[in-house]
Amino acid sequence: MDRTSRKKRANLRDVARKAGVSVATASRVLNMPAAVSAETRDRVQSAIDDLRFVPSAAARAINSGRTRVIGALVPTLDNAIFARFLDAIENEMAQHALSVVVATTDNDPVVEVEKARHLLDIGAEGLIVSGVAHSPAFEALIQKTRIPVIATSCYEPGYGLPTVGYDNRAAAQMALQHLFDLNHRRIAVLHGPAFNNDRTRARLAGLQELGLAVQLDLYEADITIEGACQAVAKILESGARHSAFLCLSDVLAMGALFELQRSGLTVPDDVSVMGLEDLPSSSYTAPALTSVRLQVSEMGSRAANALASWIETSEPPEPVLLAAELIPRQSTRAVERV
Amino acid sequence: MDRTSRKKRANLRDVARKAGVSVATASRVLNMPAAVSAETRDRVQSAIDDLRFVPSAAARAINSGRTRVIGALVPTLDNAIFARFLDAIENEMAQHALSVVVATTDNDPVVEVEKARHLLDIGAEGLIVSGVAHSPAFEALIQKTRIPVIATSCYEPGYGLPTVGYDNRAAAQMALQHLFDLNHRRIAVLHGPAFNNDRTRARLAGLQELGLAVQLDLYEADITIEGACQAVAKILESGARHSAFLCLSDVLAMGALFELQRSGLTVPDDVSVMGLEDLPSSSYTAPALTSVRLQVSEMGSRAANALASWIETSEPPEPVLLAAELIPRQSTRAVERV
DNA sequence: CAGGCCTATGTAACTAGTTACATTATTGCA
DNA sequence: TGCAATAATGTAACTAGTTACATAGGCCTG
Repeated sequence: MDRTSRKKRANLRDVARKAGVSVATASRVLNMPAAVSAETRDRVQSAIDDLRFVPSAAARAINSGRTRVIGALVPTLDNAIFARFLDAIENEMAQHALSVVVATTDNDPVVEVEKARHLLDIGAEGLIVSGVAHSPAFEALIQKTRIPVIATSCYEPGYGLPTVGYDNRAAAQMALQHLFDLNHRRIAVLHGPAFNNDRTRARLAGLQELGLAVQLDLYEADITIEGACQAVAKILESGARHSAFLCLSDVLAMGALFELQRSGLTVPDDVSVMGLEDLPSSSYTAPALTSVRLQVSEMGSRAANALASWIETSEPPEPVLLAAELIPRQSTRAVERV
Repeated sequence: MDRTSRKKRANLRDVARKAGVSVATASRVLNMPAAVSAETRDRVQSAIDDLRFVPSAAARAINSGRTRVIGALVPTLDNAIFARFLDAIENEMAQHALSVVVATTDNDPVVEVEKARHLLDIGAEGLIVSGVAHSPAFEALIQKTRIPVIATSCYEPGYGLPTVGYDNRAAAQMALQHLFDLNHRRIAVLHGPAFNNDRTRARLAGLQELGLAVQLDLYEADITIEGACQAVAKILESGARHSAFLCLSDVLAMGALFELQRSGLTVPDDVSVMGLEDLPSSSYTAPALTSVRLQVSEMGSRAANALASWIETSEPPEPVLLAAELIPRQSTRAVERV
């Protein structure tokens, strides 16, 4: 049993020995090749190739004190919005030579702490999380470790962590105002689980705070097309009649669109459907979905940028407010004033 | 400037000094607390708390030789199929106490090698990739480093890497056969970019190999709802008429559904639409989408499992073939035999 | 009361790199 | 020709943990 087969992986000392140089010289070939003579460099390089040497990131990390890894805690990936968000984060972080470890929390604060703890264990230099409602254990963890954390999907300048996101209240109000302006006075509000989700709660609060003379019937559904379909089916079954469905997420709106059409209703002639988020696919549904655009990819890049800069400079970044914009399309229309 | 503020982070030696014990004892408190007396343990624990000590994962990795990190190279996250796939991988890997670093390749083999190299640099113990078509540089990289790599989304027992996936040829054939059985003889085949994508090519090859007496018109589109809408709009504009659209991805089918409906056609009365993949939302579209079910989440867990076992046992796992199943729904119907 | 054994702890050598400093050899210029 | 500057390389001490082995003390038993 020779040494190559006994050891899993060659290290710098093996390389140095094989090349007949010191570890320092071998290290220089990797990090400052100009400081090594061409002849020696070639010899070391051959040894590296022969031994299939790949430097250990752990050993490097131990020296630099940096892992160049950040963690992204998202509720789920099974929703286009978070997938796009993560996609943007990954792309932006690659620019900063940082790797992204994903962890899904399923909107469970207990899972969130566990995964956060794990991310810190593996040396994450910073975290990106959703929302500002977290378990005390989570708050304690980031307090204790002083790790940079960016809270996303909302804008709360007063919050302990820098936020990168939009004003959920205002976005929801923008949507409701649009339906109000179209004379809708009895509206079914389809929203995701409000428990453990401050973004949803903020959107709902925004609707109430607007104080319009409208009847709002709230219905909770899983934020999936399936969830929306089931909820809408139940609403229709119950006999409750609304001139419009305000869905606090585009995924819900898409499901609503499907279910309403399946039940024989025409959108927007019989009922208007309004989304919130504006996914790229929303402009292509039949009919195209009226929505309020939230800049999710932008949010991902900005959050990634903010976190990267916090890590580099040790200065917490300023909160970022992303604009929401009404995108009127064909799924909403005015009804006769009563 | 006292030492606490000078040093970013306390290490085990700081803890040991503060607690008045040796590093070994401090280390034991972390790893085998039973071996330390209650009194000493408390003293060390206090020091840990006071100094906000968090053990360095890098230092641990250097000792164990394990980073417990694996890399997932996916073409994109901006598609429900890969997001679900990654979700399953992340969940399964968490069971094995492994972290998942995501990297998106955008279907670009050059980006793929770069990201793969980066994943190896950061110490990934294994990779999960899509498909079996990779750049020579990528092949060389995994050859050279001998890192465990699982290829997914296809089943190729003869391939150099273990594959976990389905038979793309057969799946496509199953879809085509269904349309053939419904007497469709002129079919528009909507597929994603075939360049650099062996899964798409396998599906297309499968259609040809079936050798049915059907006219197949191939159209390439971006695998997004938008891409499908644009492609279908162009097809309709061109005047070409088909009794069915065979979409080699459910996302494309959904887009086709939207665009056909927007153009005034009724599915399935005027034209049948068939998908391939069967996303959860596909059973909720209006009309519900006929598709061939590929077990994407299952594929994620199986691939994760296979990789984890390869890493644990050093034995490459056997390839896994996942069954594809025809799911007939309302978007397809028979036409009169010509 | 000594020998054996267990418990609790310390010493120091590992893991795989980086890097400050020292040393040696070579070249350049006066 | 001699001295200084520069280039190339080596030595060894770091980074932050783990762990084999050594040791000290206490307790029990013959």
